[in-house]
Amino acid sequence: MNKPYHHGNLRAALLEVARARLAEGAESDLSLRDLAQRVGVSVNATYRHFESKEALLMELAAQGFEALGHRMEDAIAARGGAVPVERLRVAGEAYTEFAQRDPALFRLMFGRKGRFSEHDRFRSAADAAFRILIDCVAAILGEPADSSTVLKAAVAAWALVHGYATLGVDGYLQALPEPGRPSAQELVRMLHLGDLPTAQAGALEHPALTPSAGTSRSPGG
Amino acid sequence: MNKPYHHGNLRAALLEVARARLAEGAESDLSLRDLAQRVGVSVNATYRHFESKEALLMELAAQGFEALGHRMEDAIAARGGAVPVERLRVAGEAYTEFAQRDPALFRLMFGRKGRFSEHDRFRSAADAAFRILIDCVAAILGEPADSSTVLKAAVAAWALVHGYATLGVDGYLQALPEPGRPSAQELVRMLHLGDLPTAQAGALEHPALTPSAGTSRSPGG
DNA sequence: GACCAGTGTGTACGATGTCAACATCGCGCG
DNA sequence: CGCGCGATGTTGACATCGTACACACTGGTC
Repeated sequence: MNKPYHHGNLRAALLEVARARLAEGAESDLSLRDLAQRVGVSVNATYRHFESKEALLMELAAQGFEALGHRMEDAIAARGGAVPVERLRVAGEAYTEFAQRDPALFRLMFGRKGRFSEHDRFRSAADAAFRILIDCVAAILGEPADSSTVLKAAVAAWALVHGYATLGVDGYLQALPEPGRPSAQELVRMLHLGDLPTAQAGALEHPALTPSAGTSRSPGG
Repeated sequence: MNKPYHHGNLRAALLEVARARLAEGAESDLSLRDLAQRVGVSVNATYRHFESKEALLMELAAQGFEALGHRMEDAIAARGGAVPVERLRVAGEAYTEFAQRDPALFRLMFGRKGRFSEHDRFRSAADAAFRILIDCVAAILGEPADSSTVLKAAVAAWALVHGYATLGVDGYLQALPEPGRPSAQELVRMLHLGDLPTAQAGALEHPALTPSAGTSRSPGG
């Protein structure tokens, strides 16, 4: 049975085989030539469907963010319950599970913002995922909280979960003895979100703290 | 003046120009040919000093971890004070500042554990940096805390700081309005390290954690 | 039946990491 | 002093990669 000259759905097939290769652990050695060969097509056929290799990777990453968002929403719907902080824990767990399940995709999603973020497709998918966490944190803090407070707490929650996922994906937690490795649930439990609002520090606070909010710069700028 | 046939200190020169290129923002497009040319030497001369490009990058990453460790230690010595939790905050601030100052190096350091970790040079440098955080957390929790508790809390602290640094480095915090972006200090302040001890936590625990999982050493050991 | 837009092929180019063979230096041994 | 040898650098070559350009096939429309 000869293959027809036209594949029929090359674009989807390329993305699928690329996802498969990522799941197998390929990543930096993910080449267009390899993808094309696996689909049974010449290299340059890929250029009819993607402007460049970067464009293909960007699509992969965008789909990854959509999947991550859905994964968190499904988890919240299934096991989230009514208690806001519980929803955050469940979302965080879904986040780390996602990273653990497909490390190469996770790295692809987060390692290229600089080059991908020009594309609306990518940015909106990433924003949507982040917004889920913001909503969880906003629900925890309650309505009266001002937006700056919510954002700071949301960034903290995101950073905690993302850092945990990233360290795990990059292999830094594998060496830990099992009882020393916190679950995603325990991790979120250590966050003290209510503590932030300008006010006087919480239980753990020590008196000798510089209360200045503006003395130090934060990264990302 | 013609250049002598032998460079004299090619290895160090290559590392230096590589660091410079990283600082300029190059990263994935960091080629041996380019480095060699900038040093004024042919490509293959590099192979007298590094087994491969990976080996050169690994050395760069290892030196990065050493620098990170020193940066944290210096910060603790200079502004850490006597209060344990304050030392953790200062260390976290140094960590995020390091990432912000040299994003490409930071990404290189953390994105390759899988390939680098076979080399003792890399692993011991990374472990040493992590151990600083462990020590801070251990001091916060006090002497009686068992090692599993300390490790969990240390992982939480590391994850929080690392996630914040990573998100910043990858550009995900740039879009935040200024008042919504927490400082490293505020971030650590939201951690509730004392909460963890073994306590009632069981309710949310995953029932099926494979208890074997490792026999592996802790990164501190 | 001729045209045409969409899709796939073949060839080619520059860049890259790496290998093999050769050249050149500097130091120690006679 | 000469000479040889190991360390260091150079040249040439190769496979692979992303990509550009010209061409071929296909299915549908006038």
